[in-house]
Amino acid sequence: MELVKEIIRSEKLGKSFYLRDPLTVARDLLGKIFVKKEKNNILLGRIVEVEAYDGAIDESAHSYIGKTKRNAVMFEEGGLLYVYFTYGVHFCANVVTGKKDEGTAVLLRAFEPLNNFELLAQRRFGKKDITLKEKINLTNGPGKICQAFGISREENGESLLGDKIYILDSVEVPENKIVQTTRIGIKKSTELPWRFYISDNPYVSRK
DNA sequence: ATCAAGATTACCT
DNA sequence: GGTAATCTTGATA
Repeated sequence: MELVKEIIRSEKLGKSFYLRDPLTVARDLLGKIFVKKEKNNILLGRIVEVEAYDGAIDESAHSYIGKTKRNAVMFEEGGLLYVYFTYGVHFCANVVTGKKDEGTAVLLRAFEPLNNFELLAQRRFGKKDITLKEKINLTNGPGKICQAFGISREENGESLLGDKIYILDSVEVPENKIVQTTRIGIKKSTELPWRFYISDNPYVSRK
């Protein structure tokens, strides 16, 4: 696993990365490596699709209604993971951005998985051996990411500057490979072009 | 106490 | 393309 060894040598993104506005953080998160350390495994995923949310002007952001028990983590200073439960079925993970009380975050929508494929497959489909089609289906959506990477309630509020979950720097994605469009699955503020993805990546949920 | 809606997914025609 | 699944939250009474 030369690739994995090389990746692990990269530097962890520091606090200043997350303190910026959500649009900038969203775009810059593309290509970075999401890391989740577990007891016996270290799971790696390249971030290939994200969406920015900003409670100040964005009616679809959870933080738009103000601070509540559910969205409180979104109002913390940038650099935390905000995890919420939705549709009675799925968890979704966000990176909190900006200063305290801004209520801004970036939804992680799709990863390209880089290792531990059998573990991811077990969690998603209950089996180790999967078809090529199922492989693409491992992490090509926000709920799928959380199921495959084992992210749920307990990870809500987790610091990305700690040892358990963090994001590694990586080579910059060239501007001509980045697509910016409107967001998916929302009913309000649908005109805002706050979704970003890597154009040629097969794990992008929808193009 | 009740209720509607939800930053989704899987499965159906 | 349509829709059921499934449950938590926030709003209203």
